[in-house]
Amino acid sequence: MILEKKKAFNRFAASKGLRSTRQRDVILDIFLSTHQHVSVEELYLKIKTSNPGIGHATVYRTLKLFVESGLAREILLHDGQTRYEHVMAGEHHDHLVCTGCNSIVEFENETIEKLQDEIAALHGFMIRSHKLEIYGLCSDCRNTKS
Amino acid sequence: MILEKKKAFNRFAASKGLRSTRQRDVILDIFLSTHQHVSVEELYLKIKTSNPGIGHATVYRTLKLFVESGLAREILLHDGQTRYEHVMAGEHHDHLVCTGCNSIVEFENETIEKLQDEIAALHGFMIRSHKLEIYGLCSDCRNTKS
DNA sequence: CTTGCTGCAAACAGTTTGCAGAACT
DNA sequence: AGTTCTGCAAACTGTTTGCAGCAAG
Repeated sequence: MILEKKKAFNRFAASKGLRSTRQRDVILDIFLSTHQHVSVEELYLKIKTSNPGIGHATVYRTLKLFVESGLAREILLHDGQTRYEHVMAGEHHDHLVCTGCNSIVEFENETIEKLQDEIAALHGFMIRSHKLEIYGLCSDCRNTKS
Repeated sequence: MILEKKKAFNRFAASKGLRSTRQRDVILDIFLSTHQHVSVEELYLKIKTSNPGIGHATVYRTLKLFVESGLAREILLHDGQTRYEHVMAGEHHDHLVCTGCNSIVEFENETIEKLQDEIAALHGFMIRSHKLEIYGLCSDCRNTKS
């Protein structure tokens, strides 16, 4: 699975005439090993422990490549950081975001997806992607915070 | 309708012990007269034509107040600017965003809202708000762009 | 007169960019 | 060798903050 993704990225890189570099390999490896929704900074810090010397700029630049290659997707929550999540082939998930502890739970709901298709059709829209985020307090935070 | 909103804000301001100032009145007026999804900069420019001298900071600060008062809602699209939209009492709408011409169509779907409630309940989540954006091409752009 | 609000400018955070040198092909 | 990629630091953008003066209560 991770191997497939690496291959997919390499194919993309080859088709674009991009060079294969140590940095991109490292970043790809670490990105693939992260939980969902890494922010650039989180990823950068993770990378730095095993590979000091890789700079912010490279991480930013590489993540954009991942997005371009279809490997990752940019998501905007409300914390002022751009986050990147893994794109799983065919699969789509949405997010429950806890505003208390910033934890994120994923879910999928086919009915919602279908309704979205219907709505889009109604407006003559051709869906390319979508994003559904529900904000609130998770069960833990409901109890601990007044 | 606009008057109601002004009153609503004034009630909020009073309850919080906020002062009533010329600037806040102006910003409120102009915000209420804008189309949906104004960015801070757009609003600021609009304000400046009739009221030069009102600074960025005040616009930012005031918009946060509007959010706090329940009058406005922050939305994050993918253009690096925070936008604010009007909150209509009781109503909630989601967005169809055209990536071709950046037009935004709003829609509402009760079933989706209900499904969200169910999903949240399933995870012990207390919903505070949510955001659903569908990205794609509107009917115009489907035809003009390959 | 007291306190909150404003405007300005400086500070900030996240992200992007220019450039010289390093690395890939 | 030629060109892309990298790391650094500086530049940028959108937003926030500190503060002195202004204005509302």
